[in-house]
Amino acid sequence: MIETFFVTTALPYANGPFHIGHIMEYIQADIWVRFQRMQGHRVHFVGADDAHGAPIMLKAEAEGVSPEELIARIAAGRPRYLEGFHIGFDHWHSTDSPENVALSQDVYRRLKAEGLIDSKPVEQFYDPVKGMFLADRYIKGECPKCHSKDQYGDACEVCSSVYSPTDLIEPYSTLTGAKPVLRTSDHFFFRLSEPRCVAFLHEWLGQPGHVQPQVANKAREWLSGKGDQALSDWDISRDAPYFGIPIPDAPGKYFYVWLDAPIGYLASLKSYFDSGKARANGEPRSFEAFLTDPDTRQIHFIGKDIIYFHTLFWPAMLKFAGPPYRVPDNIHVHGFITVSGEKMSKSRGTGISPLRYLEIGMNPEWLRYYIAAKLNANVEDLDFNPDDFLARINSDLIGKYVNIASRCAPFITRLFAGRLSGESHRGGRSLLSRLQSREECWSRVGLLYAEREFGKALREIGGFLDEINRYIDEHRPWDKAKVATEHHEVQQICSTALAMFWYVTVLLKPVMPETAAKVQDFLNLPDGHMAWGQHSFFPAGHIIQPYRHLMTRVDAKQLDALFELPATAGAESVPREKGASASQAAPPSPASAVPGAAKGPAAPAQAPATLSIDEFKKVDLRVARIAAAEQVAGADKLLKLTLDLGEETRTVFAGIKAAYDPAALVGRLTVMVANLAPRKMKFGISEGMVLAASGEAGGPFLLSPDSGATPGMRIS
RNA sequence: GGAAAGGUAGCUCAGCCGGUUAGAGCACGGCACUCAUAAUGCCGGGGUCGAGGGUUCGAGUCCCUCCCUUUCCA
Repeated sequence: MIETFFVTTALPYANGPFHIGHIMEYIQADIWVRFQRMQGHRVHFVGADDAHGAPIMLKAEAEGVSPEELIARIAAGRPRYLEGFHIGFDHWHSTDSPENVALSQDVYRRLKAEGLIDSKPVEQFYDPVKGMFLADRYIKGECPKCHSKDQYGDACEVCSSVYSPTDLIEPYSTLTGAKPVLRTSDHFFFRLSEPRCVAFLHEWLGQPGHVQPQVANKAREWLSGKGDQALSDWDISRDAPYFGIPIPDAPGKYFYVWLDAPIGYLASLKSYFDSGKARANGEPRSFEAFLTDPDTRQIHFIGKDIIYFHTLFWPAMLKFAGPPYRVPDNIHVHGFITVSGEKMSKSRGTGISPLRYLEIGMNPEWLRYYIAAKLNANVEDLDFNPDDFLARINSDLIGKYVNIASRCAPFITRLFAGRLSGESHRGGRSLLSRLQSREECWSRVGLLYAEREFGKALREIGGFLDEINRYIDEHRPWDKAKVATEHHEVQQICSTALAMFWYVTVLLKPVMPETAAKVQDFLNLPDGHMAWGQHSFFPAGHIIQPYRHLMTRVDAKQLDALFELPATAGAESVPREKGASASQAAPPSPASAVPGAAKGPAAPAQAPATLSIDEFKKVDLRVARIAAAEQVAGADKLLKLTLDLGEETRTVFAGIKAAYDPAALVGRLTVMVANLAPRKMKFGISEGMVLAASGEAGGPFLLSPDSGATPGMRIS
């Protein structure tokens, strides 16, 4: 039976480029989608940028651009990653779109009509200078428990106590430094704790298959909380100024970004339908008809950090908004990706930059395979370990998989001009028939893929690879090739092994689509011959292409490059990086991370020693646009600069306060060292340094590129 | 503090409802082979299954206590 799926991945926040965690989720979903398509199912796979909210509004403001410009720039960077890692979304959209406005307002109106929207006054801190209410993260002050300074409004990083921002001693706004004042405003609430909602969610979570058991347990715990853990209603409104969707009939009120973000799944789907892409993809029905069909299955892949939103709010909203909205059929939750055992940190960078991975020419299908090999259906973290990566790719993919073709094809080319035997080899028939068998191969591996047990699926496939290699060893075609009378058997052996290679390639196709396409070319197979459940043998006289290597092995140097020269992210959490910085002559002090470093304590008067071009190349110099510049309270020499590198922005503390007025710097281009290890300073983390000249005649004088240069350009 | 998940060979992990000498892959050592980007095959060393107690004819597997790691508490 052919099924119809609507599949999404979590919407990435549009304030920065993808990190490795996004890519992991997309790879997981993409493999699953490709697999389902190979089963003949119809899948509509969409994503979108999550574009609203205060952080984007403020970031755009700091850069002197409109939020729309900011999110457009981020959106423009998306395809490079998606194409680069062979992620086959059918459509990519944005929550800042007419479809999302219409759908969000419609859902809201329906919930309101159901009596599930409340309004009540809420007292919150307000920044009188900025003229806006402040979320906890924009308020800092002294911890009421341990009296550490500069702690955020929700919890203390030093003593990890939890409190509300009003408990802070000497609170201040991180936006303006102003002392916030308490102010009351009416907020709208989605009545999640309403008995109908709670009853529905209990029922939904109780039905097996909607979510993994661990996730259902967690959700039930939230649902059944008592006392101060009790389930409360959800504040879905924010006051202007806010970059978001206006709430109908409520001037100055906007939907909280988390309200319209998941609706963005539907907005993307609607845009996909309205644009005609769905039709082109074999779906003739309307958006509404598609969604309301009981046979449609709506599936969301998400990370464990957003379980709350997707197992409580989201199904409840959809349920009570009513048709055509449908309650999700599955929420598939995955864990985080760690790098060498350490978790990613946004402030310190992401450990591995996906863009850099592509830039240095690493094969995206290595990463797809590696991630797949370590994924299961549980909510467990997955570790990217460089040594493990190298070993797995080189031994599994090159040594075992690709090697099968590599060791058989030359005989076929040399002895038979590329012509395969139409007859399988006797000695290989039992293995061949197992690989052709539904029970012993295709449905077994298929079930594992369907259950998202990719690691197990690949282990199963790996077992076949071992057997194929063993088969070749046992029949020694290289010996038989020396005896003319045995050539016929050599042809049969190699043809049989290549047929096995073909089937295994189909098994691996969801994980490595590009490699599968290369194999298809190499084996000269017409379209339709890379389908799931493949079991035909080559027709007599079938000719294959001469073997060209299908995949190269990983070079340890590539992994070094991936970690040592983070082009778009600091990676100080990685051991290799630690080694590198330890070898630097002088650890960067705050003073050396800013122009005027030559004045540092150990600076020699004479010119520094010569260095090789390779050494120089280690310095990643980039053109940067100063998006924002501000005074740093309490710093004598420093200005806080926000630097635009095209795809991302960095915060750098520069010792140029004496020579420059912040306002005059905004908008100008300069030069920065982009791969300087991030440095924690008294006032925050500095993620690089800007270059300036200074000497006896004064300074510092900031460098500027000639006109024509744009942010992010590499300087060499 | 409360809760959850986890702690099995150097590394990554598998071990379903308790059952014979605890498994796989990689790494390591030896041998074979030389078709293959030194790839492949065979053999082997290596684990008191976090610690301690208990239930049982029998526990990595169940129960209790403790230790450690990670995460969640909107």
